[in-house]
Amino acid sequence: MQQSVINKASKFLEVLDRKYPDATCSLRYNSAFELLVATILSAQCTDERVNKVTKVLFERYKTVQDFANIDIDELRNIIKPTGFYNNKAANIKNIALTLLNEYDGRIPENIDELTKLPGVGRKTANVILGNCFTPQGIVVDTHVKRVCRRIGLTKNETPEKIEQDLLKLIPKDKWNRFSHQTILFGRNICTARKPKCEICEMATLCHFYRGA
DNA sequence: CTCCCGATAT
DNA sequence: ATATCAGGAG
Repeated sequence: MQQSVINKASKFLEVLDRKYPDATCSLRYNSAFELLVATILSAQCTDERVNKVTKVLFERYKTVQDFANIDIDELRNIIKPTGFYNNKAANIKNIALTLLNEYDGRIPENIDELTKLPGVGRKTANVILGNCFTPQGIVVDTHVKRVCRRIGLTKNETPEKIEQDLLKLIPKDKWNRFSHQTILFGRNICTARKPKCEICEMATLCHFYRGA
């Protein structure tokens, strides 16, 4: 591994800790199951909008059993503002049924079983693991991908390969923290449309900034 | 690769 | 008008 990439990573960790000393999950939830539902809703949608929807949703439906019995049309209506509502509604109900039938109503605690649930991919599974169980991965969402590629922590394109690169660069005890901080950095500074390079502390080390 | 898909910033 | 938002399945 190149020394320059290692230097960038440690500099980036330094900046993140200074800017976001107490970064946590921005989705609101009171259980692993609620976080699972919220994370599914967050696909291609801002977490702010998800929180508005889940506020209503979690008031009406509390338990896994409640979601297993839910009227699919009502669920569709409640979650409509998050987009992809047909898929998301079906997935959420099917997950609740699967959890009751195969897992005694509990959430599996490993990535292989989590990703077998309908509508749960690697990113969603890592969110659950990182926030609810022993941290076992780094979340590579659209923000983490964009930021790490721009800074030059990875040249890879797929979330899985990017995750592998980051797992080697970031100390294990910081994985979940790094995910939250990098997402905040991507939302506030290194935005997709008009990145605020003028105020970015990574600009001097950034490949993207120097115009590549 | 395409499709799912509403809301917002640019 | 278009890109983008805590993606995943076929």
